[in-house]
Amino acid sequence: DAVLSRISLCPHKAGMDSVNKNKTDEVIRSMSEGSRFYDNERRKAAQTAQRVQVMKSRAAVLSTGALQQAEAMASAFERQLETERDLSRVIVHCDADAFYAAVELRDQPHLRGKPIGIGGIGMLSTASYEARKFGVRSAMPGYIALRLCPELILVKPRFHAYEAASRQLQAVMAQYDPNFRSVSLDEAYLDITDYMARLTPGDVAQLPPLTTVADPPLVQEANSADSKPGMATDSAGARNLTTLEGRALAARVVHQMRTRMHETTQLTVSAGIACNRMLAKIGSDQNKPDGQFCLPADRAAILAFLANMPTRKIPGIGKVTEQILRELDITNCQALLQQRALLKLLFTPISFDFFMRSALGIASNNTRKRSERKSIGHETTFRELNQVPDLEDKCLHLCHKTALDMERKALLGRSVCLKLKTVDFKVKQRSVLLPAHTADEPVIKRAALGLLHREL
Amino acid sequence: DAVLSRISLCPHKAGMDSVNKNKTDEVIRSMSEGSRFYDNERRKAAQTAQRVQVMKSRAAVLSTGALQQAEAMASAFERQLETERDLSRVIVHCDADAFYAAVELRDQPHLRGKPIGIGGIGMLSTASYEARKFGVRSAMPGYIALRLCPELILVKPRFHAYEAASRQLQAVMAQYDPNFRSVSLDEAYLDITDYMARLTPGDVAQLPPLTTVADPPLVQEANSADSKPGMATDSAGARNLTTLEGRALAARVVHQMRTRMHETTQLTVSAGIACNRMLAKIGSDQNKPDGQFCLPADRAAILAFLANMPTRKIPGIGKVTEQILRELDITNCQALLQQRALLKLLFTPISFDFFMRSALGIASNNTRKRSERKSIGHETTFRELNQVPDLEDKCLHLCHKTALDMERKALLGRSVCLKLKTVDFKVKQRSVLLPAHTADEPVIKRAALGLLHREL
DNA sequence: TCGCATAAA
DNA sequence: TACTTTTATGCGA
DNA sequence: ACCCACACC
DNA sequence: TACTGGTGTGGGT
Ligand SMILES: Nc1ncnc2c1ncn2[C@H]1C[C@H](O)[C@@H](COP(=O)(O)OP(=O)(O)OP(=O)(O)O)O1
Ligand SMILES: Nc1ncnc2c1ncn2[C@H]1C[C@H](O)[C@@H](COP(=O)(O)OP(=O)(O)OP(=O)(O)O)O1
Ligand SMILES: [Mg+2]
Ligand SMILES: [Mg+2]
Repeated sequence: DAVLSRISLCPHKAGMDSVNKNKTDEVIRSMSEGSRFYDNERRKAAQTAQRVQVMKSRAAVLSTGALQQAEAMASAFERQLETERDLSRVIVHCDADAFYAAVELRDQPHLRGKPIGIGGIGMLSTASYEARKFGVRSAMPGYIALRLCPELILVKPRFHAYEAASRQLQAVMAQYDPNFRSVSLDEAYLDITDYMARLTPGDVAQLPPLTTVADPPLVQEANSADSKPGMATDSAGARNLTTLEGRALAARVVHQMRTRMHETTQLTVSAGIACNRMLAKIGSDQNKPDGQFCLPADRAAILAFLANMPTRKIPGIGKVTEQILRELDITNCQALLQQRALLKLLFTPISFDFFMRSALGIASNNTRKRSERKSIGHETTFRELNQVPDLEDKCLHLCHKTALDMERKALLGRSVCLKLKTVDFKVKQRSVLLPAHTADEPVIKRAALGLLHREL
Repeated sequence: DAVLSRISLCPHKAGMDSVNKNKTDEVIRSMSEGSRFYDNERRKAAQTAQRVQVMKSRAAVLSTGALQQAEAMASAFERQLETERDLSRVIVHCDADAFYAAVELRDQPHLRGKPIGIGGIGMLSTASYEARKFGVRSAMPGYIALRLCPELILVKPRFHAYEAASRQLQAVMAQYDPNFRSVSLDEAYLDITDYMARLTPGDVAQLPPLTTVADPPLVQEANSADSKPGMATDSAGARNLTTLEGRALAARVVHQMRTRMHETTQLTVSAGIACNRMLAKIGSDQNKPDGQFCLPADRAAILAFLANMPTRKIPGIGKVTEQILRELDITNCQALLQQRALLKLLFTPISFDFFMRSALGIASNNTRKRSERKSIGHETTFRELNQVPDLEDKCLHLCHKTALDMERKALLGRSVCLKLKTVDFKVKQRSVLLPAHTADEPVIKRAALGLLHREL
């Protein structure tokens, strides 16, 4: 049912083969049921159901005329989007495998071969692939994970080690694109178009051969199209990176980069190669762990790749949106395109735009670092507290940590936001705009305490 | 079903009013299900079902003649038992209320009013009455108790404190019967017949009045039978303790004793007064907590008292026997009597004897201390261990503790018994007879290790 | 005598 | 993850 | 500007 | 008893 789609594990995440989903779901449900957390999940599921209800009734009264008109507009919009399609760049998304867990297995050899989870009894950040066989996942409470996998070993996170490993990975990536965009400790986008253009024939000769690259179907296409493997320059010596040969070369480059990352960190990294960020990101998940995937720079190939792609795989579509779309009988990208008129009428322009681009495989290929951060803060969850002074203490401590970080990073803020979570997992947010930008701890503290007292 | 009767809380234990049994059972079941413990419970339930199966098929083929003959023998046996019925003694069973918990609430005043459980996350020895409202019970794992009662406070046991309290209680009881039989730290049997016979009129005058005694129905009978309350001597000045007046006087004596126990320990003790141990024991549970119950020394009253008494209340009938009897449509003592022929044919002579005596309210009234102990030992449960040396260490340590106890108590033993529990809660037992009685630690250790190695 | 099941606090 | 510890009795092989 | 819901790692 | 912490986006008001 609806709440199940919230609490059960996502069926098309990496490594779901060989996991007994029914059994796992049942364990999760039975351990969650009756808890305040579960009550809250049901509340949220009901809320989603309500949203769906509204949408469906709006859909029910749509006139044929309105739908025809929307269809025309959507069609025109798609043609417009097609003019934006850019197949010229070679975008790579790198994503380390079970990152925190892999670092721990590397640093604590006695744990190798055993299932581990990073975190504590309350919450796991991630789990080793060994543990994932049992259904253990990121964002799963440790006590449920232990029920799924009694042999699971809980390992406390060592963030400094992950940061160090991250820096090592980034050093390798910088060799291929000094302007790579890191999006988290373990993943980054690169544009290797320029790097590939600069490759000399000598460089190319040093690349690993295509036969060792781990994405057979597309590789075979590339090989069959050009019977002379490894030859990827045209008659003028300038490479056309949109051809299958060009992408095959990209695959060799990425394979070399992944090999170097593994050599320097003993960590495995998976990668996706495509002509924009979204497709590259989907690709990096395709052959996890320790695999890569290369999508040709070809509209037909892209549409074929996406046709049966579950909506949930599109970055930006999470459990809720997936559920809403499912209720509209839309579970893959093909359906997204087929229902474009309905989507145009039911969703906001921004969402419609997002759905269409996603389904067509049209997205940004900008991998330059993003400008500045927009917020900074701390939060902590604790046992039920009712005494105002206790809450004040917690609040002040978080203010202190935040102000310290702001000072260290030389940041200023203009708004102070207080987040409150009750024992039944309801979240409240209260904010004030300060008269001026500041990083002054007393100012932030006064603002936060003011917000706190406003809520008694 | 069958496993439910094993894991769910006993519905007629003290303080089951106001407990939501369905909800509680559901929580227990859902938290147990899927665990190795639960698997074992199902195994045992199946075993009981098998026993029942055999019994029922034996019952099915019984000839009318066999039943008639059994009926005759049972009837004769009952008449024989009646000749043994002894109403002359005044037997008291004292049982402290929520003993460990009460000591903790006494010694840690900040815990008063709050639900507490004595033990840890793994197992509780007992729970305060406050906690019992939520379904929390003795022998319940702490983590299930916490699910039933999130406010529950777990308190580590302090056995020395309970022993000290027990000694204080016993000091009071010794005033009434120096030969009282203590059966555990918190309970004991007394025979106050002689004490009552020695009471002077002055002593009687100092006893608390009957109106404050907490067992109204029988007290009222006593009062109504004798309109002059407090007068319990016959014309000759010798008391007939089998009369209602005699028992009313006993109730006053017991009330005084309980008051003294409360004064010296700040603990409340409940008591049952009857003419044998079994009836007194059932009585002590009747008006818990801080209550007492007096059963007249009268065959009709006893049979009336027992008629609808659930079999499970009879000391010696536990979950399994209750279940077996239930399958034979026997749930109370009346049914036990009515089915006497069947019981004679299906059970062993000892069991039949026990059932008949119990249902008739005929039992031993010997409250003298029992002779010697028959065994002494230690056990400990630990996480899964597979290495032989680790198991040897555990075993040797238990031998050490046992030998030490034997020396302290100047005991000798002739048999060494090793108990093994596997991760799936199966229990094995291996024993050897020694050539001679001993308390020698090395001898015991060698014997134990030999048994251990026999099991690899 | 041994091993197991049942019962109790 | 987390279902005790100590003592006793009865039954069947 | 504020508050909430959703998403991702 | 144990369901995170840090950051960003979009929508509704
Ligand atoms: N929900 C979360 N809460 C806190 N930390 C998280 C969460 N999800 C992931 N992390 C941390 C731990 C991960 O190792 C790290 C990278 O996340 P992510 O790439 O999604 O998974 P992963 O690298 O552990 O496995 P994989 O990428 O192989 O699926 O970020
Ligand atoms: N299953 C058990 N395991 C270990 N210790 C126990 C167990 N049951 C009881 N105890 C201990 C703790 C108790 O306080 C003490 C006396 O037991 P008992 O008289 O049956 O319950 P109680 O005194 O706690 O409550 P009450 O008598 O009011 O029902 O023995
Ligand atoms: Mg990763
Ligand atoms: Mg008691």
